Amino acid sequence: MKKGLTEICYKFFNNLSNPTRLATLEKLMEKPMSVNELADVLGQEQSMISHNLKPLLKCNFIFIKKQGKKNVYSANQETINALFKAVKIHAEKFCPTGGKCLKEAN
Amino acid sequence: MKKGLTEICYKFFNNLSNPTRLATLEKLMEKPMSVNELADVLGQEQSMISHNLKPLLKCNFIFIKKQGKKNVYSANQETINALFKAVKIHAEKFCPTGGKCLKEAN
DNA sequence: AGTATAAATGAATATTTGTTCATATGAATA
DNA sequence: TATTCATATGAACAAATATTCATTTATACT
Repeated sequence: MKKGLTEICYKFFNNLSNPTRLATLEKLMEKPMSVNELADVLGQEQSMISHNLKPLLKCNFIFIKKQGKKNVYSANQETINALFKAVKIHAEKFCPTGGKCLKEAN
Repeated sequence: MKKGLTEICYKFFNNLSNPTRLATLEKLMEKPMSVNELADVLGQEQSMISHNLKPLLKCNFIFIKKQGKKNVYSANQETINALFKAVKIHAEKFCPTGGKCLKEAN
């Protein structure tokens, strides 16, 4: 791994290391949505969603398409699928039965 | 994606969202090392390395093998390779020329 | 047993990150 | 162009996380 990749990895994982952003991605994997739709469906404030969409957009985890006064966001299916798949495989192989990754307090 | 996976994803990415831990993983991908070797090679304090190895170990991103008074840590090649590969592919496709993921301050 | 080496732990502090609220921008339509 | 809807922004505060330093535990070796 080169210096550049380390740095990319950090920004990458850092970006995904947030419950709101993950929940947002999850929803956008289902279908494209506007900011207010996301806020509604996630039960969060509009400004919070907006703040969190920004970094996702910046790293192209999501895309934006302006439709009238709405901004419709959609997920980068390719990347997000690959990631979730990698996590799932790890969880299955290395965290059997909810394993120590999740059980017991830190 | 189910509730469980969201939670796993969060712990997963959160764990990787740290420069020290990423640098540690990078080194361990090359070869297994003890805590002090890592501290040396990364130019960090022993206690800091130790603190950061803990969460990596907990999620099985690394493994431990006691050898005399040394604790030798090794990387979970399978998981880490899959991850780095996913990041690399994303970077190549979606962050051309260091793209907006890395350029300009946040 | 005593000493040296290796690593882990805990608590204090420093730093980063998230969250909220108020406000600004921008785009459509009357 | 005034109004409304949709979103973005900024700044203040709150919470989570990282880092350091001092200390403890554990293991081997004399």
